[in-house]
Amino acid sequence: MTSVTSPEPTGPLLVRVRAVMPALAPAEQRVANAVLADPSGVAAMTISELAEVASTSETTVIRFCKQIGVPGYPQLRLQLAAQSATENIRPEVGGDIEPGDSLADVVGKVAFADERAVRETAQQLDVEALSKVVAAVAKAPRVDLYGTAASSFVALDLQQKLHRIRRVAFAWSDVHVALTSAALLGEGDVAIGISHTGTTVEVVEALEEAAKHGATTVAITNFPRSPLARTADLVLTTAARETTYRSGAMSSRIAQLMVIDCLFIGVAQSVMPDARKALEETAIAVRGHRLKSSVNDQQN
Amino acid sequence: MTSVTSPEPTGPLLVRVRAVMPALAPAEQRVANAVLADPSGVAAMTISELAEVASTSETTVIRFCKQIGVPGYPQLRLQLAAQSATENIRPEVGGDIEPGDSLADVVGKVAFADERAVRETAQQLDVEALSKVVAAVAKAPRVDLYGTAASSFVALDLQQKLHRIRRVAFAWSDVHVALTSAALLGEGDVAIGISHTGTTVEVVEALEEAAKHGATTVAITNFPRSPLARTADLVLTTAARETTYRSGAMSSRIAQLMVIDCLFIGVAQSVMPDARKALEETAIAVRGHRLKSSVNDQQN
DNA sequence: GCACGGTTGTAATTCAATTACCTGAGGGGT
DNA sequence: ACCCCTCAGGTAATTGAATTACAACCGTGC
Repeated sequence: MTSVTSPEPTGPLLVRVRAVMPALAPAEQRVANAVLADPSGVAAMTISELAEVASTSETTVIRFCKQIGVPGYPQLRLQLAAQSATENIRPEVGGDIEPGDSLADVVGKVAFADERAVRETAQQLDVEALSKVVAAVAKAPRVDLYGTAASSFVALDLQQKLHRIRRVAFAWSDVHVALTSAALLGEGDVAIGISHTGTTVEVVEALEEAAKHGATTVAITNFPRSPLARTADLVLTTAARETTYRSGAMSSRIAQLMVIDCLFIGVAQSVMPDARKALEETAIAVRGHRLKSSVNDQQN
Repeated sequence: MTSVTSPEPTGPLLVRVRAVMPALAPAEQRVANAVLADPSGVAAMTISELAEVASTSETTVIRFCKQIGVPGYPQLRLQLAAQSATENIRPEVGGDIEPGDSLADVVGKVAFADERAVRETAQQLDVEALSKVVAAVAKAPRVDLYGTAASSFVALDLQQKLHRIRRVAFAWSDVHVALTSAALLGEGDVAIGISHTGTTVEVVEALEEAAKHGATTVAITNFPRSPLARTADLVLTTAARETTYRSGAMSSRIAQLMVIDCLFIGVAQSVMPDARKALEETAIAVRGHRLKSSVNDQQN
C-alpha cells in the first residue's frame, strides 16, 4: 500500500556495491569484484583500464555505475577515492577466519566483523523508510513477523519487545502457520519478513499473502534487489558481509538486531507518553525473579 | 619546460596549494582560491566549470595543476575528493537516548552503543576461559543451555549452531523443564547459563542443579561477581552498558551473541576436520528453499 | 523451433582534457 | 623612442576518455 521505496539505496559506496552484487549480471559482477578488491587502485584507473582488468567492455563498466546509483564513471572514481581515503584511517583487521586461527584471532576477527556490520548498517540505513515502518507499526492493530532459522530468533526478539510496550505482535517460523496468519491480516496491519539473503521462499510467500490482504509489508534483508525486497512496500537493509566459514548467520543477525532495536525504540517513543516509565514497570514485574547482590535491575 | 619550480613539495594537497600560492601568476591564484574555498565542490566540477568559476581558461587550470605537482586535472579532482573525505569524519555520538531524539539520532546512538559493546567485550574477554569452554563443549556428550527472556534467544541461537556441527545441545527456557534436564546431566556434560545481570533465579538454579550432577558449568554474564558467575566453573563476561531507555536487553544481547559466535567457531574448529565443508553441506540442504535471483547462498 | 527478454560487445558519437600555438603586455638595452 | 625578448594568458585544434546507439548473442519458455 505505502509508497514504493526508492530503488537506489543510499550510504557508503562499497556497502552498496556488496548489497547489489547478487542482482548483477556476471560481467557486471566481475567489475564489482575488481572494485571491491582494490577500491583505491580502481580510483586511479580510466574506464578502459578497469574494463580490461574486469575482462569486459567499457560499456559494462558504465552499466555497473548506473546499477549502483552513480551517474557516470568519473563520479565512481571520485567516490572510490573519497571512500578509501577514510577507510585507511582505521585499518581493517580483515580476512576471513582460517581453520588454523587461534582463539584470540577468532575473537578479534568476529568482533571486528560485528562492529563493522553495525557501523555500516547504521550508515546506510534508510531513516525515511524506517520512520514509515515505525508509523505503520505504531498504529497497527496487529503485527506479524516472519523469519526462519537464525532470523526466527530475531523475529521472536522483536515480538517480545513489542509486547513489552503493549503492541500485538506474532512471530511465526512455521510455514503453514505463517501463511494462515498472513491470510488473517487486513488493512492497517503490518507484516515484517526477515531474511538475510532475501530469498527464503517461506518468508517471501508469507509476505505476499499478507500484501494480498492489504497489510503493509516490510522487508529486513541485506539485499535490496532480492525477491523479498521486491515484495515489500518498505525495505530496511542491513550491511553484513558473511563469509563461508562464519556463514552461520553471525554478523547478519547482529545487524538485523540493530535494525529492530531502532525500530522498537522508534515505536516506543511514538506510542507511549513516556516509554521509559512503561519499561520500568515491566522491569518491576520480573524483579521477584532476581537474586540480590546486583544493583542492576534489567531483564534476562 | 617542466621542473621549473623548486623541490616538489609533498604532503596534504591543500597545504601544498597554500604554500605555493604566492609564487603563482594572478590567474592561477584565482584558481587556487577557488580550490581552497570549496575543495569538495571543486572535486565535483569539470575543468571547464572550474575555469569559469575562476574567471579564466582551462589552460590555466591545467597549468595550476602542474604547478602544485599534480599531473592532470582528473588527478586533482581525485585528490581533492580523498582529502575532503578525510576532513569530516564522524564525531562520537555518545549519550543515552532521550525521549525527544529523532530517528536518525536513535540509529546513531544504538549503533554506537552496539559497536562499543562488541569492541569492549572482545577486549576484556578471557580467552583462556573461552578455550576451556571450547574444549569442554567439544567433547561433551551433551550441552544444556539456560536463558530466559531475551537470553533465551541467544541460547536457542547457540543450540541451533551447535546442531549444525552435530553437537547435541538443548536450550531450555522453561524453569521446570530446565531443572529436570539439568538433573539428567552427568560428568563430562556442559551446562551454560546465560543472563545479562547474572541474577535470574531460574538460570542460577538450573546451573546449580547441573553442577550437583557433575556437569561443567559455564556462565555468560555481564557481571563477574553476580550469583550466576559465582555458581559457574567458567565465566565468560560481556561488557555492555544498558541504560534505562534501552533496557530491553539490546547491546547486552549483541555482546552475548558475539561471545557465543566465538565459542561456536572455536568448537567447530576443534571438532571438525574441516568445519567449512560441514557448514557448506548444511547450506546445501536448505538450497531448495531459496528463490533465484541471488548468486548468494547463505542461510536465513 | 521460434520468439522473447536479458546480457554483452562493437562502433559511433559526444564531451572533457590536453597540447600547440598565438597574442599582447611589460621591461630592459641600445 | 624603438626593438626585442620574455612570459602571462588565451584560443583553437587535437587527443583520448566517457557515453550512447545499436546489433549480436544466449538461454528459456511456449
